[in-house]
Amino acid sequence: MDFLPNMRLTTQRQIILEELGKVTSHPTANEVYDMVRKRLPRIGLGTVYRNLELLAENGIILKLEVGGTQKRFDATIESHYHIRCSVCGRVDDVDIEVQEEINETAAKSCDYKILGHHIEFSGICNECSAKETVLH
Amino acid sequence: MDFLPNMRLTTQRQIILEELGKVTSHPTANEVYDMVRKRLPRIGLGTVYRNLELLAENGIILKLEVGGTQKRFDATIESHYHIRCSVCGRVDDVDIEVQEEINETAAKSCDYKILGHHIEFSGICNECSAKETVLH
DNA sequence: TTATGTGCAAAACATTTGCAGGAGT
DNA sequence: ACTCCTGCAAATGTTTTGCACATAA
Repeated sequence: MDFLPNMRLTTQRQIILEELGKVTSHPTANEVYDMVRKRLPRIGLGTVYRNLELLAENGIILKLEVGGTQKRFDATIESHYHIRCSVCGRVDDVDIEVQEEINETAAKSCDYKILGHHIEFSGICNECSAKETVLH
Repeated sequence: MDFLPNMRLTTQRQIILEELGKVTSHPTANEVYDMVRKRLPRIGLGTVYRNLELLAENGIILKLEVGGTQKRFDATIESHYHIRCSVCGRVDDVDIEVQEEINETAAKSCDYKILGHHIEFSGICNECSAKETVLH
């Protein structure tokens, strides 16, 4: 665990990182808070937000700006795509090849200096499909 | 302007739609509120939110779930991609060909019933690039 | 020792909602 | 008339922040 300068290795920071690493879901700040609180009952929600933000800024974790009302966090920083269930809001990875070339295509079509891209698929997850089938 | 059943053509709804159609930016609910308020000073912010939501549900406008803290709205409903400036947050269209085929590619890699996808590029817009150049 | 981090609570935002009165059809 | 819609204000949900104390380096 090599942290960057100006980032101390505190118990809170360490446990947030450990808990985030344990799950393959893409938890919201509040879900991380719930996970961490089982081990550190007195941790504050503000501390969780501050640390997730700081870890994301330093490229140690990924902050997902996907649809829905809450941001989500991911211990995997390698570039990959996501899918969000339109019914329950859960987010999963989509392991298809990253389309590096579309950055250049986009560069020709707009006046921005392109930094990157993200693809967000939308769909209905297995559980929600099953529930719908039962109901109708 | 053909509205769907159960949607009355109110002055508020009409003007929201007109103002949204005038701009090529992708305004937030609050920006729409400011635009509309010049013509309807007594309109409530809640009415703007309710109407944008309703118009989006009926496929008359597009609700953009892009990064950042606020949702944005777009009078153009044809499928297209967006780019967001990492510095100022503005959102512009990216007119490249829509990649229909990646939906099938994604379908093979995950257990969802795929409904669609959206690509969000990130970059630095012209104005912000210019400002950075001046500053350094 | 000292800058950085923490817990707590309040503040700041964005968005939604309840309700009584108003307006479209 | 009979719904649906509006303005207003209050409520909700998420994230940020101020501050006094604690702690890693």
